[in-house]
Amino acid sequence: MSVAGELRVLLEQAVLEIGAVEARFEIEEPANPAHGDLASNVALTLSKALGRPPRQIAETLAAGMLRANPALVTGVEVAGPGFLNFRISPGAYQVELQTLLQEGERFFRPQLGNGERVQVEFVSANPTGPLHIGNGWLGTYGDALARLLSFAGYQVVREYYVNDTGGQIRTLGASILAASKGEALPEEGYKGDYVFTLAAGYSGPDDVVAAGRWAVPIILDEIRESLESLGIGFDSWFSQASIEDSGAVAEVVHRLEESGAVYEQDGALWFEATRFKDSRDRVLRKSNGDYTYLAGDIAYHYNKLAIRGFDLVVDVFGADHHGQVSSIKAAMEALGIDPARLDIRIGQMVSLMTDGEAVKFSKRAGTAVPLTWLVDELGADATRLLILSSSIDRAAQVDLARAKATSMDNPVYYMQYAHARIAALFRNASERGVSISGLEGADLSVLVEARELELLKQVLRLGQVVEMAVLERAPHKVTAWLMDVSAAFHRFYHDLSVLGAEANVRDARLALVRGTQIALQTAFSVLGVTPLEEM
RNA sequence: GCCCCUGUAGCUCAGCGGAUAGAGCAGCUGCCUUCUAAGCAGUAGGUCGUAGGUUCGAGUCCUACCGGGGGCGCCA
Repeated sequence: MSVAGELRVLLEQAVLEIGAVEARFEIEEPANPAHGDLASNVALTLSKALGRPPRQIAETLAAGMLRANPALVTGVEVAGPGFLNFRISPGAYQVELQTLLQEGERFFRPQLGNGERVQVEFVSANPTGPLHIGNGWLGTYGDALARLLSFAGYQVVREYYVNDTGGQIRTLGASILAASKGEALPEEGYKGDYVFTLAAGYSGPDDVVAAGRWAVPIILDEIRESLESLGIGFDSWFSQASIEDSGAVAEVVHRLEESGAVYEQDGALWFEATRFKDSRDRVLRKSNGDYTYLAGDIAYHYNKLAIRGFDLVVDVFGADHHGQVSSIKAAMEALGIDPARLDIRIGQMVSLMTDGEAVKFSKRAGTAVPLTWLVDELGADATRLLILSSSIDRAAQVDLARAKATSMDNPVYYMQYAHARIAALFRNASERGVSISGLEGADLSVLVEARELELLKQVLRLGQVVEMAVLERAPHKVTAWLMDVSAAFHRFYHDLSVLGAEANVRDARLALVRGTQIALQTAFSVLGVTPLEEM
């Protein structure tokens, strides 16, 4: 059990002893070291129920806590409005390090998934042109999220929904045909250079659908390649055409009809989505007999949740697809599927600055900055860490010139440098004939320096950070931890010699460094970043 | 007009309802005969958009307003 977990048990007992039945409280690591190793607000939350001032409750609790477990708690003080600040015995942290060294990466694994089957759908960009930076942004997010879920014990399937049918494919075909005949491209057509490249290779019939369908696999190959260059891979590429051809759309519409949530008007078939908290009703089948995109999307989600039966489906959409959310959720509810099983994450748009001027993404105008450009400039790992340092809720602003110019000063290298220094330490240890096997047996009780304990506590936090990152679907929290732990490591490395220390201290420090290495590698791994052995 | 996201240091961004709001970059000052100075230490820089409210306690929650982004098709 973690140090905070043990403390919680003690506190709960202490609370019972003073006659409070149920207490909800937090145990946290104070930002200010003067406030101890761990702190709790328990007295503040109990104040109202007990009708006593918080500081008085805190005093009573503190007295009990000191006697409870001297091996864990070495000091308690009441501070501020009634906080309990605890001094924790270094031994408690040393024991945890021992466990970490024995268990390895598993030490940090949150038991959340329990083998539940989760599908993460992301990117799913229309196969009508090369990916742009926005796709890479949410693609990296989705990929990291999939890795996190998998690490946390979920059985994860990553899927790309291929929109290989409908109007955009016709538009693509029309653009290719026009280009191949040397005609002006359609007003609403695709206009990038790739259209002309495709046109030069097209020798099929003079038919927009044929030309569009011909181009899809070619473009998909390119998409797959640029995703792979960023370390993003999929288990499944699910074709929209396949679901239409299978009759699944008609079937799911029929199910909605049976549920009574459907009506006809103006020759079209409508889904009464307002009954399920959507802002307006939605057309399922147009008056010309074609199904709408929404009908297909409902069938697709029905396929995921009911046919394939994933326990949980996570969709990663861009903000421009936000409008779909309430409709799909409404449809799932109408079909008797618990909407909580569908977790839709909306990533805000990424805007791009060049020379201080905003560049607008538009695939159709052919002005989009290709994803491959960014990856070529920065490299996959730096690109991923750049993306994974901020929340997707915020519309990120990337200055292309700056991202490139500061690449050598990038925070990325701060984290990588910590890992590289550790690798160098172990290389040097071997060269000097210092054994680095059996570190888990080292006597860790000599780890008492402030720098050592600071680093150790930071390392041990990873499990809780990963858990929060999974629950909040927020991989960037892991990146923030990487910055923190790297800082703690650099300070430790700067102030204390590892290989130059007395043998027993040296071995204990090597054990700490090994623990740090495992933690760093675990974090890099869930982010899909390759740690550097040297720089 | 309605819905979603957002406003924190010069810039890019962190910040589970807690104590003195942080990091990187940019600025200034120190530190390499010592395991990698892509590092460390110090310094400077803030009305957390504005105004109310809830709370023992609000950057964090609620309401209104202001600014920025996105969405409101028988397109996909």
